[in-house]
Amino acid sequence: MSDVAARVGVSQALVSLVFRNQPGASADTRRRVFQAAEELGYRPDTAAQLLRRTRSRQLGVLFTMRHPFDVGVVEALYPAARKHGYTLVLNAMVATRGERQSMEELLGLRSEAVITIGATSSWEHLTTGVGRTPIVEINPRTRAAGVDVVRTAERKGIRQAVDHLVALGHRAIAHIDGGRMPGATERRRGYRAAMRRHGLADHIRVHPGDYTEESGARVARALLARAPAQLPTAVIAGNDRCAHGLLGALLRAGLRVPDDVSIVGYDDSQLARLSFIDLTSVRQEAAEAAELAVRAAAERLDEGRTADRDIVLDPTLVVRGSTGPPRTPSPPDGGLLR
Amino acid sequence: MSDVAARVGVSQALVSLVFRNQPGASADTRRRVFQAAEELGYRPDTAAQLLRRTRSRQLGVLFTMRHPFDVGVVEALYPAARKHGYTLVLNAMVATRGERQSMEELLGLRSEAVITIGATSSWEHLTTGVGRTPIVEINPRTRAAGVDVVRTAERKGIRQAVDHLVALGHRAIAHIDGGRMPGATERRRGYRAAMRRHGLADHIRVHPGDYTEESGARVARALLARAPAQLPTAVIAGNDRCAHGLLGALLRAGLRVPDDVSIVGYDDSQLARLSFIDLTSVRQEAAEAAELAVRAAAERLDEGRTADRDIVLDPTLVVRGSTGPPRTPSPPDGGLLR
DNA sequence: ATGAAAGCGCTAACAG
DNA sequence: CTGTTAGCGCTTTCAT
Repeated sequence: MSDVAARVGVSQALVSLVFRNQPGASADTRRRVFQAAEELGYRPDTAAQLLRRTRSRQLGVLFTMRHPFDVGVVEALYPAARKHGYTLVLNAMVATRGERQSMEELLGLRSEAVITIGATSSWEHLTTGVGRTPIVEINPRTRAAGVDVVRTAERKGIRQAVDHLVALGHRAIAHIDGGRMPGATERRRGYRAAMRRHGLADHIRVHPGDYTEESGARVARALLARAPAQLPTAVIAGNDRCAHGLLGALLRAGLRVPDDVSIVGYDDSQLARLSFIDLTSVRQEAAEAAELAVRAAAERLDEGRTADRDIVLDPTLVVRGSTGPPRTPSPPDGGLLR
Repeated sequence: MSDVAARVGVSQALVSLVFRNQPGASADTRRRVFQAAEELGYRPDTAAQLLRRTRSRQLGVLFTMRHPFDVGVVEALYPAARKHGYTLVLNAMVATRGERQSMEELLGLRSEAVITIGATSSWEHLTTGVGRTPIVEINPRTRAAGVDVVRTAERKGIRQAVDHLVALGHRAIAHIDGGRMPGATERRRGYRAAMRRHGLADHIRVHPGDYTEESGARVARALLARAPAQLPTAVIAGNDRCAHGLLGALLRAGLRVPDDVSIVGYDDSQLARLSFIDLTSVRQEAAEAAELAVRAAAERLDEGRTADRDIVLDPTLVVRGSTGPPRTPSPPDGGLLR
């Protein structure tokens, strides 16, 4: 940068102003600075900026690349951060490193706040007391104090799925849960509650799963081993990947979807939208979650908020081709009167 | 850090030594430094280290999260970098930002070299002349001068697929290509060459695609519109995602795989391994590619290599359940003699 | 084995 | 509008 200043014949400070788009430099100087920078191939040094600036205006992001929803969030985070005047530092959680270490790296790089996506750990010591690093968790596996949370109203999402299936005439509606994965407990509870609400408590069936395709396929095989009359007429999977496995295994076995079994997923991922999968699914807006997470961080950093926020997003059911009326519809509630 | 030094009653320089595991501090001092750091909650400041160190020992990584292979590479890059004494800085390529800008950010953070995964751009100006930033491209879309490339022997991979299918008795083997995506041209050529080698030039059929599920599904629908006798008995898709789309659409239409059509994918991604997909696929080792890319960077940075390297990995065919003999096997080459 | 001092490339606060 | 000055937190070099 001093090279640029020398070339133009001005002070370093002025060049700095120009590069930060701050007022206080004449149009002509700006032009000449940019030109000199171009000629010299100058590029601002982030490390030095980071060191000297009072604020880094950097947000750390801790993410995994294994879940489709997460990918969407990361992508949406870039524009959201820019909008609030922040920059992103990514760090992947991979099995060989641990969330702890990833977090350390982000903090070492002066992240003013950290946004985690579907993380497991709790970060008490980071958030304790004043001046500690704010954490915003998107769809965390567990709830924690001292952090902001952005999550979906899982129960509401599942309820919509159940309502939709019941309206189609289904009664034997099963659920494959997500074990200890983010949101799974809520989804399971939502399923149970919604079933009871429709007077279908006797039809409640929860199959253990873990959000993977294989867990869906496993349940499919278990169901296929039963007598056809014992099959549920609809299944709500814990997420789209699980629904995908269920669907794939059922189709392979010669069943028709939705004729024999209706299937609902969760996430409305790209998978659900594929023409040959065409899955009815509960949609969580990745872009919205990203925007709200950045805003939550910005509130703490720029507006001095200190109270925890629990931000709950409303999901919506996207109806596609994997759900339809059951082949032998259960009589509607008034059926006995006929 | 000066706080730690003060607390222990030594100089800052000594604390620095301790944290870098450099020799020159007594065991007792080390212990006390670590303890004081712990008590004060001290964490080294990466920005300052970056600024002051002669070498950053950081490798930039430019990646996308949309292709399964890429995800595997990123994960494998962490241990590979550590092994060579480097640290990673990630930057996602997302539609809203452009590869250029991502690259700028990585360089601003003092990346000594940049590893790109499946990128489109060419980076001449970065690599021109001495002292410029080395670039290592993994599976680049286009070849460029001045950069190291790590790629798979695509033609060899496709050839193995064709050989496998021919050995099973297939003759009408079609290919769905990947348009302008990384490796697609080579795969297409490999298909043509292998078909000719088996005297099946007349059976060459290339369907345009783009590595997405939908392109596979589209081809499936086009094929289904034909008379059954006109169907190829086997299809080699450009990658696993495309194969997945093809498979899904064919199954939905009531065809059996591999009885009616055999399918081969490319990448051996997680998708291919799913029990209900069970796709024969050409495997590229993500871990190996990651390791070789880091090594290529290290060679330039630590050993002063200046000549370009073109590193070609041998793929292997993983045979699974999506390929089998054709229903009405073509007569083997000697068939006319019967 | 330890300390003193210089400075990485930049920004902030102030002065002109 | 422009220049001067003083560090940010660390590593490096040289001295002790």
